[in-house]
Amino acid sequence: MRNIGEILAPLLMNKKPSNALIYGKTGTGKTASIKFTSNVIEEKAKGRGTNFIMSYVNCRLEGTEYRTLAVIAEALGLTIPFTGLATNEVLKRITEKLRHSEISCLIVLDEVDVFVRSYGDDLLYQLTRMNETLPTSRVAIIAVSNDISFKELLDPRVLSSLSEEEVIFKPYTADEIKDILQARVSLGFNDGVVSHEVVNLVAALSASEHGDARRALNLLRVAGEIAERAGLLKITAANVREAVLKIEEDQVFEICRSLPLHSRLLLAVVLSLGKKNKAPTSGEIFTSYKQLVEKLKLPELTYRRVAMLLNELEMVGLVESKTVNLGRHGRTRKMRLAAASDPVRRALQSDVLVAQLLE
DNA sequence: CTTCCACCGGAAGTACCGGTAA
DNA sequence: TTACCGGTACTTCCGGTGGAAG
Repeated sequence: MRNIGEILAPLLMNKKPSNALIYGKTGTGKTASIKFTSNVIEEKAKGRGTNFIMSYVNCRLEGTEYRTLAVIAEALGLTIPFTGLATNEVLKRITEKLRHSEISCLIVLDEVDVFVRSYGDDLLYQLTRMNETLPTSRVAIIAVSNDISFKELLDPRVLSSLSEEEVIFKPYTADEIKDILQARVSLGFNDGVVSHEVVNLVAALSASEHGDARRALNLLRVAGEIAERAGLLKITAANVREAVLKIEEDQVFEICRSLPLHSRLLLAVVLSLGKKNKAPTSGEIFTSYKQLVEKLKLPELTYRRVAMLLNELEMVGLVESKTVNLGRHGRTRKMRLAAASDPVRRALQSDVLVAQLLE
């Protein structure tokens, strides 16, 4: 946080600060640290009469260039319709606003790597260049990325401008997670409910799995709920292991339920074909899908689109595939369920498909 | 060594939606 | 009213391709 503070400090002296690139996996405290630091700066700025505005954008959640810019514009007090304007128009309005006032502006672009992968670095380039044309206002950009190879996606000009400073957040070690958990245990549980062994177990599981503090806390909470429901006075190691499974199953269930119709149909096909014929090929899946769709009197998607949906299912981890080569008989992917079948079935059952699935 | 299958996946185009600006 | 915007969800077209069969 001190590091980030030092980078941003020039904003308080009405100077242009360096842009920064921040790396770190999810749950390592990037967002919290930036928000905290920026609040401190905002306080100081108030005392000095500097007009400081922080705009935090999660680029992945916003999804598109237009909406990313819209969020920045709104932080500056502009109202931007959610559609209708040209993207460049939004950028123009932002620059106009900054040109006609004196603002120290910090733009935080979270999960920018995901964004750049689908939209390229044009937007980043334009944002980094904005300072040059602004006489009175200053803009600092902090780009936050989950993975380090992100650099390779950037044009050298953008990269050099963006990486004037770099900060890296390492995943938490088991010891660090232990500290974090311990601090929360004393707030959230009665004395003696959570033993050191349980904290150690949760910390060890989390550190080896992901090093994500948020998920570690979640794991402990779920374990606590399980123990409570079982009428226990203390959380046991078994509760923790059960919690691991439960969290996983709940995630699978949620993902399945929120899938669009045709993805769910495909998942149902993979599930039912997988039973008799262990690992159907993409061609077989498509044929069964066609039959299913015909039976349900639904419009049918093309093979191309179906292949894309199957890829998406694989991406979210519900399905896994292996390419196999049959020589003269071509090449194909064999697909099967990668997630626990139980929550998948439960999620699909709340649907029209029940009848078809039972065949 | 060549052939040829059963797909893969990039690219461009279409239709529609809900909107703005002049 | 007209021209145009971006986003989503698809379709159409088509040039690959790994490796066993032949």
